[in-house]
Amino acid sequence: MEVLRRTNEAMMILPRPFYRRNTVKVAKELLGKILVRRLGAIELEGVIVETEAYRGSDDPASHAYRGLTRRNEVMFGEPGHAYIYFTYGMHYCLNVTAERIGHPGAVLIRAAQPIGGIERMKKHRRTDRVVDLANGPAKLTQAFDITHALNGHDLTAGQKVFIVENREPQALEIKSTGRIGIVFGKEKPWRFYIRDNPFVSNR
DNA sequence: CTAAAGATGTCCT
DNA sequence: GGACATCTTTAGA
Repeated sequence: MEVLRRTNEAMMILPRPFYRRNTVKVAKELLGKILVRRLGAIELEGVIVETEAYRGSDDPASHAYRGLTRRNEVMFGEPGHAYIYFTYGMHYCLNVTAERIGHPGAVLIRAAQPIGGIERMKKHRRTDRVVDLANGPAKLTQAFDITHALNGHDLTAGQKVFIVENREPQALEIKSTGRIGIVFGKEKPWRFYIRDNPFVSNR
């Protein structure tokens, strides 16, 4: 039973070529996919409902704008890995890398609709309100227990964190706006979210 | 070496 | 709508 489940899952894990494309396209197409965090025997799952694309020297809002540093090196590496950074002295944010090796790109996962392991997420977040579990980039990492320890993790390996196709794909109405919480590059419409979805961040 | 800002969340008024 | 928590990274002296 368990073996079968994992086999099916393995076939649905988003493959490397999905990520080896234009970051903006990857950001858009990640909407509706399912983020999975395996914690021992249990799995936390959520439908990705909000993302933002960050690129390189053409994107002043990106950590990679001024080139390679120790913090952003994952953004320059193989697509399909987790880029996790620590900010404001207390929060982690999860990105997935895109583009070819040597070309920086990352998609910030800003919000998810919890569909599995919800009781565990409530403990992590210290709230019972499901809409507040992962409706923001740092809330999401808290709900899914994602920290700096997972920086660089291969998201195509089906281990601690990965992303799978939606078993029940639906036609999504996608909206785009400027990105949130940045100073430069506000004019680029690189934030994407599912229209009318109540699990999108409020700001 | 020092300083300032930061891809945020929470609590307060 | 605004203060503030809290600390790493980066830029600049």
